[in-house]
Amino acid sequence: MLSGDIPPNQTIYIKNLNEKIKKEELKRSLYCLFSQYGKILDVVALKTPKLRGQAWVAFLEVTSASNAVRQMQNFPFYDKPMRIQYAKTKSDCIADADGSLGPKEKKKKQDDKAERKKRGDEGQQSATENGATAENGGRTQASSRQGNPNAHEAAAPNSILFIENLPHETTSAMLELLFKQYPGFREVRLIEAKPGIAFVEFEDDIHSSMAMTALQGFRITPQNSMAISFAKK
DNA sequence: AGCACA
Repeated sequence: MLSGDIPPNQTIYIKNLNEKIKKEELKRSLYCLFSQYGKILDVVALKTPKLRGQAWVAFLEVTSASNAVRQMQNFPFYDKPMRIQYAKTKSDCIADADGSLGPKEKKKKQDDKAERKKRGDEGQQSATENGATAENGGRTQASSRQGNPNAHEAAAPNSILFIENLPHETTSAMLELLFKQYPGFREVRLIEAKPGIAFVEFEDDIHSSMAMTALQGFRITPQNSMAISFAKK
């Protein structure tokens, strides 16, 4: 609702991106940044005059997109606040993943004037696509499982990460070794009174997000896989 | 500001 009048979509549309960032880096960073909200099927970014500064991130789940739209709204990314909405149409990768249209119909986009006469007067094919999307029922299936055993709401981004399920023998040197390989690393803080948890601080939320994604579930021992979330503010 | 699938 607040995101314009665009109905929920499993793909988000991001604008006001820093246009100086190279396409490949931009896509990788977006992938890292947004995969905390769920599985990503595709990231699309083009540098054409019409499309620079914008990107699409297609999620497997609509709820991932919803969390991303809310939580990452105005997130400072390469020094510019991201403006996020739901995409207006379904991504190709989603259309042929859930088979809502044949994998062949995507070739022609511009030059489908020939197709026009075949369709006759019907200019409503996007309404059909929206109908298929709308049968997900808006946002009714809130917290099922999306590969993440933590069923709680996505926490707001924070430069400080909260690490759980560490073996009690963990030292800060061990954790530092693990986390300092990611850019923006600042420091590790163990809680002496509470073995098994730690805080790891990064330069900002972008870098902490990327480290979180990279090390999420990392098996520090065979029986301890790290659970990483943003620290509460 | 700008909604594509290089």
